Amino acid sequence: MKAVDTAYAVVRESIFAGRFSPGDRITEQEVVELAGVSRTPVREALRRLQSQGLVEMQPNLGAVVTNWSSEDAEEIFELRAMLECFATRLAGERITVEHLERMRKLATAQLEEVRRKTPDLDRIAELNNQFHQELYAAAGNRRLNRILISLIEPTLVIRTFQHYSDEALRRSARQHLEIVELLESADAEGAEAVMRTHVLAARHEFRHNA
Amino acid sequence: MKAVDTAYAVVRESIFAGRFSPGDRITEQEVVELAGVSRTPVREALRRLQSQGLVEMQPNLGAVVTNWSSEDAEEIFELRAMLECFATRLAGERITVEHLERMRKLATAQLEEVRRKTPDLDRIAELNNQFHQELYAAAGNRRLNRILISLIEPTLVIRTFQHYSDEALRRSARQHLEIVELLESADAEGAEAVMRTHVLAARHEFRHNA
DNA sequence: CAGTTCAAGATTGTATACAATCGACCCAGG
DNA sequence: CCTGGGTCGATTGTATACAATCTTGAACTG
Repeated sequence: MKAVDTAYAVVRESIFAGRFSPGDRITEQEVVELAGVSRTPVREALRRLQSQGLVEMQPNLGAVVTNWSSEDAEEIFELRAMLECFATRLAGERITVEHLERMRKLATAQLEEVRRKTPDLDRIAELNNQFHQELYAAAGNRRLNRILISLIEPTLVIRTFQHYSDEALRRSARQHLEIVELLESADAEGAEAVMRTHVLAARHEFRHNA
Repeated sequence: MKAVDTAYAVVRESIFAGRFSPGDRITEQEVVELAGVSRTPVREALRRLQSQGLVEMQPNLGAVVTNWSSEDAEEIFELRAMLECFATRLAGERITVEHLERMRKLATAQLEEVRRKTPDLDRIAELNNQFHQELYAAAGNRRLNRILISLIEPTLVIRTFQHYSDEALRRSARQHLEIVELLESADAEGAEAVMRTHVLAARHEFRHNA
């Protein structure tokens, strides 16, 4: 593994694990010590994190972990509502049985997980994430894929599912399965509608809890 | 001006000026000599160009000027049709008189330019670009702004307007003015419809000429 | 005491040296 | 003639040294 990749992974994990909090400044020297590589790859890794929106770079000041305001969240949900629907519509035209199978597996696994007595929220987040990524891939527009990932990635820091009620968790998982089934029956319009509901519900949860 | 900025500007200009063509490999040493800075800022500049989609980085091989296939163009127009309409809708809700004034000025200037005997295609491209950017700003969603810029920037290399007929040039400029006037009369829906036509016309021109 | 100036330390920006990797070319062997 | 392997040059990847810039804080002044 290249030095830049380890530096990137170390910082990224530290942010997701909460060891760096939004607003914290990350000095290059810190990362050098954490990752055990020199400053050159560290700088490159930080720029990569910047282009993904996880940190912001200020000239001569370095990296600061991005701090999300409620306006940022509104912007993101506004765009997601539009783009995820669009992705669903495209998927409706182009999706293959392989994609559908994987999506069904993911949705089913998520549904099982949310029905446990003490659901593993991290696992749910991971399954949820994979489901959406599979859908983007099925849509077959690489740029749309990239855009949606760049929109969603930074919000994973907030760990939305931690604030979901059990009922919201279950509804979310059920909607995934619904989307799969509607796509299987070639009802792109229906799938798109469920997806819109799905994203707007996420926004609702976010507004009321975070 | 910082070294990284000069390196960035030099490569960017070289690409737009056609001194680097799509598919060309750009070695760091070349840029060092062109820009007169060391390799460190050159590398950073190339990564920046990568994140904007102007070049692609291959491990241990370096930067290659991005080569656009017709599939890429379809993807981009597909997304633009959606996102520019969305931007227009948002602008309809939030636009200020200052934005409208600037947009009217830009549209008028463009209309004058296309009516000259020998229109300056580079100036038209510049005015066109500024008009769209002004609209994105008026939409008030910074991420949407960023996304649209990242979609359009790489396509500027192709110099679309070079292939437009006089009639297409004029229609394009007229549509800009129409959009301004519809936004002024608070007819967001109408403005959105014209914008859709506008983007689809651009796709049409592209398909038949490039 | 508040505000300002300036110097020292810390941090980022840049240059350069060294290591690792890739690709082209040459040459031997079939 | 063609193929496989290996060496060498070129290029990217990384480390480190040096320069520029910013922050901090303490001394100084009104």
